[in-house]
Amino acid sequence: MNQGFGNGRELRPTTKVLPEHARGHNRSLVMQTLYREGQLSRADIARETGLTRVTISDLVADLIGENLVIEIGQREDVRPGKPATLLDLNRDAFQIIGVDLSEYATFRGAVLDLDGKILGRAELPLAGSTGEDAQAKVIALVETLIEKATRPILGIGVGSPGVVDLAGVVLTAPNLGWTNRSLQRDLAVRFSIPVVVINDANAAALAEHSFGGATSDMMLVKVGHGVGSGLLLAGIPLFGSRFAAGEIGHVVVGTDGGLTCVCGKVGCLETWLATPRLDAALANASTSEQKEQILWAAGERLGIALAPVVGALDLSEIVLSGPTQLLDGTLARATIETIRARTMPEFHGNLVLRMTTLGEDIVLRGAAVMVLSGQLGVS
Amino acid sequence: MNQGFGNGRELRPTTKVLPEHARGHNRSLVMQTLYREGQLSRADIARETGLTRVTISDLVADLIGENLVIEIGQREDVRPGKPATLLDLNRDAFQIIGVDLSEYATFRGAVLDLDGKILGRAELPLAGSTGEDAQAKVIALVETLIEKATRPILGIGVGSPGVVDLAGVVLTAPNLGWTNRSLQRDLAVRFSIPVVVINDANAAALAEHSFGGATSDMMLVKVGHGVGSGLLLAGIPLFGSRFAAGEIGHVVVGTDGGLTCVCGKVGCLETWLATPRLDAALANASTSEQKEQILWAAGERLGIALAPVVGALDLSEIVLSGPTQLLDGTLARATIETIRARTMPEFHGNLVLRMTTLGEDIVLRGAAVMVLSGQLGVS
DNA sequence: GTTTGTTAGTAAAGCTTACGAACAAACTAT
DNA sequence: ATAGTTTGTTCGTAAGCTTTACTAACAAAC
Repeated sequence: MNQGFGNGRELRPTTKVLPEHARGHNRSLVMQTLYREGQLSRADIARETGLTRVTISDLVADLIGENLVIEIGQREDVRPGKPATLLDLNRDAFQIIGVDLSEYATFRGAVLDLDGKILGRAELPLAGSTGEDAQAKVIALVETLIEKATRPILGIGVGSPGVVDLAGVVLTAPNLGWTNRSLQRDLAVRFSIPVVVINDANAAALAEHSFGGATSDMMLVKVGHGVGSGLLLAGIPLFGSRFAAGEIGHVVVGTDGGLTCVCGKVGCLETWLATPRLDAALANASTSEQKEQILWAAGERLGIALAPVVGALDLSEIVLSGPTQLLDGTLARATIETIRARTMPEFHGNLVLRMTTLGEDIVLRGAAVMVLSGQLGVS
Repeated sequence: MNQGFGNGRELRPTTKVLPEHARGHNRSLVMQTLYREGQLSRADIARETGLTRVTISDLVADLIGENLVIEIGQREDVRPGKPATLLDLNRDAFQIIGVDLSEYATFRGAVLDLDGKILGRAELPLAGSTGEDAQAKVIALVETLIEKATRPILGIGVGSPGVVDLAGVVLTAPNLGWTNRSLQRDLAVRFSIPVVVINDANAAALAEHSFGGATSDMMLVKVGHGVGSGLLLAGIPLFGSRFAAGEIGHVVVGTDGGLTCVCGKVGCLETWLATPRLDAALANASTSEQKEQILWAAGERLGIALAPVVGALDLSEIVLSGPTQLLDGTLARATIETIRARTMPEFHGNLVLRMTTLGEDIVLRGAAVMVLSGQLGVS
């Protein structure tokens, strides 16, 4: 008699569920299955999902009617029985626009296909714009991208720095001078296309999960002009009580002082790790030994800050995103060694720490994942 | 076209959903509504849930048939229209057995009603038992409790120390000498009643949420012979990648050394905070000023460990459970002040830190919540 | 070439679930 | 008395999935 959907971990039913919702869920389940496994027959999908062949045929008929799924011929194997008609998502029928607002001086965007592959790019220098001006640049960038698209657009995904609520309102984004800016709604009105706006680090975490092979209990640490993070717990992005989950840049780390931060506190994680600080420190170092020490210290600080988080959340993976020449190497090594030294090996001995495999496109692609999951229930 | 149930935050549909599952969900929704708001008419429930009166009548008929809901007479107000027939959960029809295995020397249990009120108690000294012997004592305790029950038993909930998986297998519980012990299954077989086994700190977090008025993004820190914690994020308990979420006792805290822990590391949270250590330190202190210093230092360490967690998770509340005379006062004050000093006031300025209001029964009652939620979808 | 058995996909019928329309019962207000 | 309001039920309908039974299309064995 266990109730609730999803993974059964949610304790309280919150809203009614009608048969049509169940239908939508099963519909997404079909697309999800096709998205992940590629070419399958109706019978394959039935076996995979547990639904009957009849129901799958019915759902697939709907999806074919909407041009979301196509038949791609018969399976060519030697086997008794009627040959299977292979299906796939109509991966070439729609395109997605992804936008990354998290870089310090540039807005970047891309046109992606349903597999998250980047088909075209555009960027726009921010040139110090803030407030309404900055939003106008987002709109201009999207317009450029829409022109580059060669298929109908499934939706627009935007990864924004700062604190973003579930409705895509940017509550605060200091660098852009935004407060309570309803970017998602504004863009949706402007372009009449579904829009999703999400925090940049959360987008990155989703991208790493969907495209980078990350596990379901993962933290993505994004190092740049500031330091932020995105969390995926049991496969679900964490937003936090005030949508500020992942904001670890201004957590004080260690009990031995440090530099004064722009926020006024002493020894914030950013004072050790943010790229301007790190670059400055490295520029002042004369020997390569000193440079190594600086990188080690930075990684150690990150490890000190993350150890309690790893312990509390039982993470299985930490992924770093940011300048490879700074992060990948001594710094990453110091981080994982510090975490190992400060947590229980029984639980966290096989914690993995690695660089992202998605490079600079991580936020773009995460924004695309949000569109996919929002519009198709697929990711 | 957004898919998925629950809060819409899960991204991937994982299993099929049939109409009967939707029915079960709505059924739980009705019970949930009655559980929280008490006496309501069918029409009230319909308004509350968004389902129609017809559907509610149908669901309620089922629930009355199962003796889970009863009619308790007509509403006595002066109003136009046909008088409403009030309903309520049949709170007196079933009882729950809750068991707390987390105390160092004693297994405690209770018979509870559906509101979580304790109707009777029993306990059994552990007397150093481990392994199979310890499990035999759990069974003996449950037998005693079943005899005390005066109504059919809805289920048995057990809060166990250690690492417990989703199937109620105690993967490791050092104090009890348990590894991979399938306690939930064993008890279910022995008593032929639904059983739920869950980690003690997770149970405590659930209890605090259901009965203690805690918010939905909360950490419960349980201080006793060891130090553990339970996390509720967006109202969902966090289990972690290896079911070890919340295990913060052996996270090293600070960068200035400390005492050596039984685990071999130096400066684990437990070396500052576990009650044996604290009591010993306090016994060695001569002046009350020294004692205050010790308590302050302990609280400060807890704050140092929690600050990154608060930042990463954007928690709104931290609840302490354990010996009031140690925790409530200087220690708690030091903790919250330390967290405040080490995180961003914009986000965490209104973080609340408080003692539990549920006292020593917190685990028992949390175990009961698991039974309620598992059997009725209510909590 | 025929028979046997398997697999894919469809069609029809039936069950469950929720809904809307309509209504009776029971009450208040005028 | 009459009109209006609210509750809860009955009846018929639409949606969604299942079961059952079918056709189509093939391989293997004779």
